[in-house]
Amino acid sequence: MHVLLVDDDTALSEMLTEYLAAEGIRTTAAFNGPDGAAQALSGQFDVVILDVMLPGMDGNEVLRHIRRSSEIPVIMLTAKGGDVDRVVGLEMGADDYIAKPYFPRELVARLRAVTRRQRDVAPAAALKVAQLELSPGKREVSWAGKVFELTTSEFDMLESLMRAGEMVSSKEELSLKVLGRPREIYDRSVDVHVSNLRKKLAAASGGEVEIETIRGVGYRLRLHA
Amino acid sequence: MHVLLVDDDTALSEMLTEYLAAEGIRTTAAFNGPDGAAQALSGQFDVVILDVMLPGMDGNEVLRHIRRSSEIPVIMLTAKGGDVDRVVGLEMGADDYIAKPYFPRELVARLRAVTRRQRDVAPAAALKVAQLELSPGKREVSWAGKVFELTTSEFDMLESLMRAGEMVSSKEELSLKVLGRPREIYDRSVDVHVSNLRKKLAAASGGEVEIETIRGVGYRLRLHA
DNA sequence: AGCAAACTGTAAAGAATACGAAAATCCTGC
DNA sequence: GCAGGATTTTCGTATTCTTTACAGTTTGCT
Repeated sequence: MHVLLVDDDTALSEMLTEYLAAEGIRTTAAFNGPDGAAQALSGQFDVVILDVMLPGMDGNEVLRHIRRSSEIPVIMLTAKGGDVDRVVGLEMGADDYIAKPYFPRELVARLRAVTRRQRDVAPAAALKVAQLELSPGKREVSWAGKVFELTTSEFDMLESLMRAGEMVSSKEELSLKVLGRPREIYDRSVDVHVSNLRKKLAAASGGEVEIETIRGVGYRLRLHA
Repeated sequence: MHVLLVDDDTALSEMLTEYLAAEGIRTTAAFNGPDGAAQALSGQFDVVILDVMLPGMDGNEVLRHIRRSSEIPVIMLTAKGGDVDRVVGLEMGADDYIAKPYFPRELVARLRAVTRRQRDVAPAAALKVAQLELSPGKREVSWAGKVFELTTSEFDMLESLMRAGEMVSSKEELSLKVLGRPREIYDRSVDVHVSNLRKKLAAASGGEVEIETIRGVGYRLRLHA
């Protein structure tokens, strides 16, 4: 097992690396967000341990970046015991979180749990709903084989909705996953992106896919005009 | 097995040589970067152990140099427990790293692991996309058989993009692989190299290959003007 | 039914950000 | 110390994101 540790605390990283080595776990460290994100996507790691507090790029940002093109398991390290951070992280696709300070053996247990879970999961592939195809790696969407353009946010939003399948995605969830921040009151960004995405989807699919509004709750992707 | 050890610490080198000899492993030492790089490319070694901290030429530099024309397995020795060096090194093509101080038997285990792994790997071949051909070994690019010139960075960048195929390469990724360092905020180097590479590609291929920008994400190679 | 409050859709304006290109500066090897 | 390449800076532009505003809907309540 090869673990990527993204944390700016070098002393702690060293300690942890040693501990994990004793457990037969190989660890590589990254000390800032961008670096960590890039490494996480390199394909050489089995799991990522990610500190929420990072200099430069916030941990949730990093997670968002990773999730754009990878399903690699991520465990979040959160400093404050009962913070929103953990919720944010889990919503955005972290597989687990652990609050600092923690027992290393606890972390090892979770590492094992998360990677065991992972083995039963199919590799990240292109998403397909009816004739709508979305490839996270290629960053390309197409209807009936015909590629069409979306902005970054629209792409991420469509990906989120497609992954959700028939489940309704709340606006809060979408804000976290797509925009990487909790939704504030009177925040209409999600609505606007949905509105714009709808136009493009309608144009591309001739109305065969649409985004359904569940009033007071959120949105969901639907077939048939 | 014949190992090349590139490390300026002569005392340590001697010790290690003895230990490895006891394990039936033959060792040759080089005490500086340029010498080490040259030796590594001589073709008589099965694996290279490379210290990141070297007088004169930095270990990552040496690695980069080696990787330009060889796939020989390289294990990096990193002094500082949790340095970015190791990250950069792995991204640039090191096969493993080990932190000093280390147990010789640990090193032996990794040597064996790395060389075992190596046997299953196919030799690096020339890359070809449409009429665009790139030979990592020869360090030569051509369009429709006609060779054209690129700077080191441009060559490495094109190679990275070609290997990525249809997948989008993020700027972070490209910075690590091409420039050998993590990308910093407001760092426009990757953009600039892409810009220059575009000009040369357009001139050589008459606009048939181009580098597509995926806004907010990165770049990808594309065919057809 | 009538009404108020809450929610949604979307256009348009404003703010923020990313990109490309050009030029200046820094390096490095010869 | 020269020359070419690499990196940094700067700046203008285009795109994208957010906010604001307002009209239309739905819901809940009396």
